[in-house]
Amino acid sequence: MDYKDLANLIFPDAKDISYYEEKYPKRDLNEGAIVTRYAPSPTGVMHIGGLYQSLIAKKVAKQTDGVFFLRIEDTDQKREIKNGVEEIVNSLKDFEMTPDEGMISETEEVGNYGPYKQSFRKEIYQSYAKYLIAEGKAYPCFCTPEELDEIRTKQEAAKIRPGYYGVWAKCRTIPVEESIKKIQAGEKYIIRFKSPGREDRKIKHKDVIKGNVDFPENDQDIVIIKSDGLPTYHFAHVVDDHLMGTTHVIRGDEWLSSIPLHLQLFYVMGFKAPKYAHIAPIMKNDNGNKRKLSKRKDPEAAVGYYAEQGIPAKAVNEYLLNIANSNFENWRRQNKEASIDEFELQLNKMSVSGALFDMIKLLDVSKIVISKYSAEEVYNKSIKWAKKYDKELLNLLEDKEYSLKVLGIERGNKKPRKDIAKWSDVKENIEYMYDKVFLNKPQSYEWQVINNKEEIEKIITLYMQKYYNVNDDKQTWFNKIKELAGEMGYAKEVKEFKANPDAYKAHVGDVSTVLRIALTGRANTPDMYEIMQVLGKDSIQKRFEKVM
RNA sequence: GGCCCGUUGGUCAAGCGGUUAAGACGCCACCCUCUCAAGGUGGAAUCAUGGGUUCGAUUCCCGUACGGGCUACCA
Repeated sequence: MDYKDLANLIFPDAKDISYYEEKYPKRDLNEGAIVTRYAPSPTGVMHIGGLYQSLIAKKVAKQTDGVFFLRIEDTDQKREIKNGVEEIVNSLKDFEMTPDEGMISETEEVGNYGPYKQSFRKEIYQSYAKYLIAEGKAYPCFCTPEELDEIRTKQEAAKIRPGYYGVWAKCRTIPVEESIKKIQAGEKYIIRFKSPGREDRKIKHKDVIKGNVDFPENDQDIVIIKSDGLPTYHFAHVVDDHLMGTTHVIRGDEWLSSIPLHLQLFYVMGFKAPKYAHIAPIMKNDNGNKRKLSKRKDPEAAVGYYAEQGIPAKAVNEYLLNIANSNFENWRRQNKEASIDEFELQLNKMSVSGALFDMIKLLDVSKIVISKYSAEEVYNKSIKWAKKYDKELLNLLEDKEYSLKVLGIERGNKKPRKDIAKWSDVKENIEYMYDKVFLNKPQSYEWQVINNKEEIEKIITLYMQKYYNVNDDKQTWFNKIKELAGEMGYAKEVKEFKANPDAYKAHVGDVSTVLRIALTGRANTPDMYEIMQVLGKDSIQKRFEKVM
């Protein structure tokens, strides 16, 4: 009786690993092409950190004509949620991070290296586990959870390193014959890796992001196949990334300390280890303490939050890229119209420690992104957002032709307006331009420098009778306001007024502010000439009448 | 507790033995033939801390403090 008999007893039907090695050949890619993956567990809503990882992984792959795939790590069925895969797939799609291979819906997938859902790869893992057992590099462990607890308690009491290793690894030394008997007698067991490591030896490793790191060798006989027959993360990672040809494992830095284990696993299995890039998490300032963005406590941790707020996916991507490589900002300034695909992301330029999430900065990025959209794009995206989140806005935008004019104010020129940071800002920004809203609501005009009722009426009346003409161009229009100001005893130039304030009642700016407030109910608006062009004579008249 | 990793303005950060220690967001001021949003100019604000090494440390080494991660039949 030897290891082979044991392996056959445990996994009688498992195929030889050569079957899979042939089924999943080396990828035919150019030299230097990078293969990356995003490998989440379907345990909840998609997290901004996951988006961040995907963005980086996809970018790095695309830059080298490589492959980016999505693998679902559903080996912990207790934590799984319904439609977990759908959530991930849709979120990636929303942010234009659709993978080249992998799951494309709850049940469908594309690509030649699947299945891309780990629960469907059970027999693959078992084949490799069988291979390890046959080689004497893995073994069945009959310890119960209670026994394991007991071991841990003893270790803690003795203040020694906890875990299943050395003399504590009781089942490691059970003779094959005895293991076979126990199994035949129906004893429950799981499969453990027989670690060849020694804790008193160090390994050196170079992480693409973190740089050189030293660790003690792994000496833990970790579980590779659980009692439900599914693999643990560590084993699945090694088998899958080997078979799927991953060249660069890009993942959260909570995995950094698993490096000794993973490298050892690759080595013992005879696989070439991938390069690793451990990404620092996105943090949040919580009363002076830095902590990871948390799905439970922080709404902005869920990617759905950005959709709700109406922050364009493109803006989120650019912000994330900013965190990833700070030189992105400079690049963006020099390449204002370029697609982010043209930016070359460098993993080794990524920060080693986690950045605090900065909503203010995100919104700044977002308003620049939105300022580059055409009126048509703003209209379409606003409508799409409004359909889901704001019926009032949807109603406002009903008249497309008019709305395009409104949204087109100071847009499309060299210095486009930057006052919309998210679609939820749109309503507040344009509401007053619609007669159905403006004329039907009582307005609380907050007059500024000129606030005498008779004076205001005089300005408006005189302007309408003597000066206003729809056909004026901008220069003529403004010259007339100056004349109006002059006629009524106001300075025609602001500078003039500042130089000699006692000679005038106020200045042309104050006069135009009266008109602005009368027309819009606001002291601050975009260019008044453009506003009046969009409103048209009829609306202007009605608005002035409303004031009177 | 043990093992790792980290610490440059309020935030993101460049820097890689000698610098006036970039830039961006935010903030403040001023400018910009009508107010805002912008744009322009300028400003306040940073190398956690103590020891070394060195002619010279933000940069290299050690300690301390603080922060983060791991320490599961979870990923």
